[in-house]
Amino acid sequence: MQKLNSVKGTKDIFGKTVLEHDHVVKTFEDICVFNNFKKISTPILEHENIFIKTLGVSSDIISKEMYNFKDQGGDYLVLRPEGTAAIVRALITNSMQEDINKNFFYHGPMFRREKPQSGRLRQFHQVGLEVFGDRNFLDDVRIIILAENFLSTLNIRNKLKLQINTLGDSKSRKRYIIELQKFLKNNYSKLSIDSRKKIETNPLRILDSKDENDRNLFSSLPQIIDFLDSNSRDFFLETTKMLTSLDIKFDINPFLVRGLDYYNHTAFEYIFSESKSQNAVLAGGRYDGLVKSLGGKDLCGIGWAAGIERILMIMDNMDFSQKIIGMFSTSDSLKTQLLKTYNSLKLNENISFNLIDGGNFKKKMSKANKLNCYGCLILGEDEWKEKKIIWKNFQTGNQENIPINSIDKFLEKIY
RNA sequence: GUGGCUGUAGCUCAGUUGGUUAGAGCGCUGGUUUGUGGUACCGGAGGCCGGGGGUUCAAAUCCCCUCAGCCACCCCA
Repeated sequence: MQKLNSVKGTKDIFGKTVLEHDHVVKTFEDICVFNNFKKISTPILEHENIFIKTLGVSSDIISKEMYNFKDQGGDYLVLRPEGTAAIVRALITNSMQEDINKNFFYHGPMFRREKPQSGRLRQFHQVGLEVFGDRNFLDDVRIIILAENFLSTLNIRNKLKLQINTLGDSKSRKRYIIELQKFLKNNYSKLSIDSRKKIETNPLRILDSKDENDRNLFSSLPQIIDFLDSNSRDFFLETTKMLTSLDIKFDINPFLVRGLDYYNHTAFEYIFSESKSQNAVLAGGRYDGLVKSLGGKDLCGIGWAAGIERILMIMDNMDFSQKIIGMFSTSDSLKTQLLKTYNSLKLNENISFNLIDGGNFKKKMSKANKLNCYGCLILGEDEWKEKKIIWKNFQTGNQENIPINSIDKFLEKIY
């Protein structure tokens, strides 16, 4: 047989997985709505420059991972590689910058042309939220509280470690980068080959290198905290102090950096401690200045996003099983009555009904069994004469006749 | 982009130093007297051995190329 694959790095989501996806999204949305965040759904297609302007040309996403194309009208479009820049674009586009409530949440597919592996797909799915306003550490703390709630509700918080760092403002960061580069050049021979290449182009990225040689240098590496101006430092101290007083467990990781250019000040990640690859499950940070850089007001912003597939990798197996009830009649002459009965059933969210047809009695029973039915409603000639229907419980094997007009009541009693 | 591992039935996998019509378990399907599923027993269908090329009298098996999947690096959620 010829293989017919989905596009590399994309997956059909069905069966149990789609229920798990829905569960994660539902959990996320409930928490967001409870906190008066507003849902927004932006197009998967965006103008290419939205991301080029914001993510930074040196980032891998822009330089080699973006699905971009020129459409029939000559527009340069992309499949969005991430959510934040698109939300900012929508904020400006739809004149929401003056709105009193500028808290948004979203979920949907993102696209990056990477080589697929565990926890990494070309089409993956994120849930995320953004807060726009002033630079107020309450917002930083607030969205971390939401993340804590979200992850706890999914029962995975205890498997994750929260790491926090500050990237400072751009001036502080520039001062730091100069010192960092100086240090790295002095230790050039001790660096991995990959890291050597990054000294000029993207020195911050060396900080999250997994290479042992690189890591050996880390203890003597200059740290950004020592290069912050007083505003940036106070902001970070107040944020972490507040988290501590809220009993939120976190570690300060002075080498935590963000892959995208627009981040500054607070950066954080929830890391799956048992894995060293693709271990960032939820990550976010502050991006003051991003709105302005896309032509909007000088609004500050902060947000996070979580990868649904990565959440599912560490989530415990969940039981989504629903009680299925099979329905069939013993003979074709009763089909009208069967369908009428079927049509009159009251919607019950705990039950799904499955009409069964084809073959003799035995065959229908067998089908019901293969469908994993909890039980069967069977319309039989003899019983129909008494306005009754057979209920057969597959768990116990027992059966009884119940009046047609009390099926709904009867089924309610089962649960 | 670089590297490692793996491709045999719907699924999980056997297949010897190259040697008959390529096997098993599970699943699917038919039956074991016509209004009773599961268990048991008996039968059946289903394979371009990922694809292409080569070596050989002979290739699932050896060689080359290619594609796909998984995993790691890189990067990131």
